[in-house]
Amino acid sequence: MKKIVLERVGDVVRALGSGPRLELLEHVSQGERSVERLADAAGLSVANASQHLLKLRAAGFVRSRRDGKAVMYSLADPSVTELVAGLFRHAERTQAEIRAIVADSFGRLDRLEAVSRSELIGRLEEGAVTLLDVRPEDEFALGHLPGALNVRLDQLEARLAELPADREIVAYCRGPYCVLSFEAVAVLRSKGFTVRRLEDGYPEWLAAGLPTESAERAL
Amino acid sequence: MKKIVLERVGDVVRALGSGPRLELLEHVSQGERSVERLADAAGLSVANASQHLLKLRAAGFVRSRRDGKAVMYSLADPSVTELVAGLFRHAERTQAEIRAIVADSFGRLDRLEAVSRSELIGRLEEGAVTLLDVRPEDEFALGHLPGALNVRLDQLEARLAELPADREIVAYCRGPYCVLSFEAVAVLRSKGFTVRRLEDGYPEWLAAGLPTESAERAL
DNA sequence: CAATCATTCAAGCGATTGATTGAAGCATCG
DNA sequence: CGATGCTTCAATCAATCGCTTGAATGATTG
Repeated sequence: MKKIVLERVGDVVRALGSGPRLELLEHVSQGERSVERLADAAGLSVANASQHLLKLRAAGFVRSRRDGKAVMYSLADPSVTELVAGLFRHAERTQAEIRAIVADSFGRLDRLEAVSRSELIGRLEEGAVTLLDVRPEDEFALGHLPGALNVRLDQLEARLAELPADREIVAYCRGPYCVLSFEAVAVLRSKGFTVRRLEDGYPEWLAAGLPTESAERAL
Repeated sequence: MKKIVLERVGDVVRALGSGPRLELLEHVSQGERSVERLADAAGLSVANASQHLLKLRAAGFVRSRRDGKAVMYSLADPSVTELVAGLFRHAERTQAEIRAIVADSFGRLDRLEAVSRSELIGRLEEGAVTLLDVRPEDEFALGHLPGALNVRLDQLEARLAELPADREIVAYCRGPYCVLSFEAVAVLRSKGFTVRRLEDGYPEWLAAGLPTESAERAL
């Protein structure tokens, strides 16, 4: 009896224990999207992505609904984001290999200088910062932090004029392991801007129950 | 690069996705013990338990140290308990099969009537409750809630005289899925005692950083 | 220093999982 | 109402995982 429960919980946990599925989950947590777009974002074949998404759904991490000919997947519950974030934190803390890669490719300093969510809230209330969302337009449209300016990373150098030179900028993207905001910080600093990263990203903001804006109709 | 990190995190998560390993982890979180005793507690062969424990160690969930000829395993970090508890909550919330088994075998009512940790702390401060630890003596000796009385479930009926008839009793054991305290409540109620369960157990109390007592020397 | 004991390693087997391909559902749109 | 397009199912093969068995390691004990 107890063994059955443990085995079932094991099934649920195992559904998370796969690189492709963790990546799909990261993309799903940006907002509701079709199988095809998720497959594209994660670099998987549509059939393969579909299978992975079905497993995530069976394990209760995402849910789906039919919209015309497309099936739209979205996060089952905001608490999933926190659960997954906890697992990433644990893995980064205990796995030397992950720490090494993270330290290498993301840069130790940028991590330490990141702005926490609570600090950002305080600074936003003071009106002291400009928020910069460096994700693609479609993810921005699905939802973003209130008042954020959206400039895709590859357009950043062309649109520097839109950014304030005399205010601090806080850049964010998909989450703590998303490289977009790291690169945005590097680019902007080299141009003389005052800029820091948000330590996590949009999904964590959403999961914390904080207000968001969206260009499309509410979910 | 990112794929490597995701794959490694997947490895870590997969280390948790196994019934036997979840059971071993539950026993480890009661306190430090040798491979042999853990194998016995989980009903596994020693070699098999050793392999599972090595995987849990590689994934950073437990740690080991040599003590004479025995290797003692203990939880790597109290936060592991919370992480695992979060996964169990998610699984119970989303998996109909688990909900059914839990509702069946543990009893819906007892779950609702369980005492939360914060409520228990309040009642302990009032001096209004007697704590009853129904785990085996060896687990009790490794650590227990302050002032708790230890009476193993199978001795409960023989030692009723040690329990107060006019005060509320709160029984606890290994955690929210441990049957011992459910059965203790059933036995004691049938004898006319006022008794409720703690909603979780000793490991969660420990992970919350609350004070404990132990018969052996501190870890 | 050799014997002993708990644990870990190594190899092998059966069972399960992941990715690929092609075909089948299913809801819309003309 | 049949055609279209997105998604899921089914079948396949390679790869991995879990458990068992038997030997090796490492630290103690006489």
